[in-house]
Amino acid sequence: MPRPSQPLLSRQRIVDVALHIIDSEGLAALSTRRLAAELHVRAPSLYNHFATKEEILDAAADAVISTVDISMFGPHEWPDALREWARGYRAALAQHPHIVPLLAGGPALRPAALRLADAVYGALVDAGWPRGYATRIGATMRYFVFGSTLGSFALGFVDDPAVYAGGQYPHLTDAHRLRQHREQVDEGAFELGLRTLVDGLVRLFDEVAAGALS
Amino acid sequence: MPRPSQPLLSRQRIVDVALHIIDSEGLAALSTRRLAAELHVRAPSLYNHFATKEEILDAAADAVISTVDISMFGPHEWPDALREWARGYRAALAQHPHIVPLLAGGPALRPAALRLADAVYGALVDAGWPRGYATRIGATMRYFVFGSTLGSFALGFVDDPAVYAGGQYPHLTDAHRLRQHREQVDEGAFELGLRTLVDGLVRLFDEVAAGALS
DNA sequence: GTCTATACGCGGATAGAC
DNA sequence: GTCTATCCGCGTATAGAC
Repeated sequence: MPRPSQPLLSRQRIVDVALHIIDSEGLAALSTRRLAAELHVRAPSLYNHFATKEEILDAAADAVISTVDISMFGPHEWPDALREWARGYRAALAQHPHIVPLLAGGPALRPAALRLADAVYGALVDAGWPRGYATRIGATMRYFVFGSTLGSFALGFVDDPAVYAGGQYPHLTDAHRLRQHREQVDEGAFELGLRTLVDGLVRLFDEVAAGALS
Repeated sequence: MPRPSQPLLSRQRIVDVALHIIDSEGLAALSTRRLAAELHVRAPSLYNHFATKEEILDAAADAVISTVDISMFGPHEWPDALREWARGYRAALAQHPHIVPLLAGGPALRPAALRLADAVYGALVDAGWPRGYATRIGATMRYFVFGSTLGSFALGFVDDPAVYAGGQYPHLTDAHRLRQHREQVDEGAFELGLRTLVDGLVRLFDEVAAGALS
């Protein structure tokens, strides 16, 4: 085959297709050969654009983070902004659940992740939170969002009544029905926790502002 | 080598050594050959005790869950029990952070995970929570504990001031110091979130009991 | 400077001897 | 119940075509 006048590959295309494979078949399904095949190319060609497979995964991870809206920080009051941001964050990760364990490593050197961390921390500090609190609040929100997207609670149970019958687990007799109400359960749990958390932070802010805990 | 009168391997020993490898070198370091070598055995011997490597990982995952104390449900009031359980849950997972992504799949058919789910859900229902709330509260707590152990917030940033200087991330100028305060940051964030969550649930319980939201 | 062809070492897993 | 031998697919590296 002659050298194509237009490159067949680009970092963008490689990342897009890699994310597609990960989303539809999981992290384990992404091999360089499989990725190359999807791009109608041989595996070694990928190494002209990325030094390692890990670099490809890193770029895919940051591409997901870059879709998280952070524009509500500034315009909105911090409790509203925090809620809105958390919902969007969760929605973005929920579209790519298989890549969440990779994102768990933190921002490290990835630009979009650093922009996100900067926006959240900055908004809290600008709103009057002491720096130590702003850090811990950012971490807490991150814990909650990541936990809620790492795996579905409802899908953690199997759809077979027999498994939970037999009296071994006396309170789980209806657990096999969780899968059928997946969205209600998972989103409901996230909303319950999110409202509880942010409401509690609003109360804590008043205490801190009053000097009781600063 | 003659067939030994005493088996060289057992499910217990295999699981113990597998966990040790995962804890010290990560999930990726666990190969059947590596595991077998540590047990002074060849890789195929493992298949006399487990059908697949996945089964070994499953057993290791449940072994971790089996160390989580659930004895506080019953004796204690539900808010105290919930806090105490969450702290122990987090501590248990924090000892084996590399296996958390595997546990994220939920209880499925693993006995210890099902006992845990049964205990938490049962305690909440017995305390008077409507079933729908009990489910969502269990899920919310799980989200939070898993998120807090999936990855350290503090270790998500690098220890190099130059990375966060340059004005690109104006609020992260001290982010390189997070690593040095890892425990304060991570545990502080967990405690902040845990107290906020459970305090909020106590308030919600009163509303629900009053019939406002049932 | 982008892609192809090819090779290496290691991964999980199986078959069959003892 | 453990061994040896073996299979296939993986990520990676290099040489060379164009």
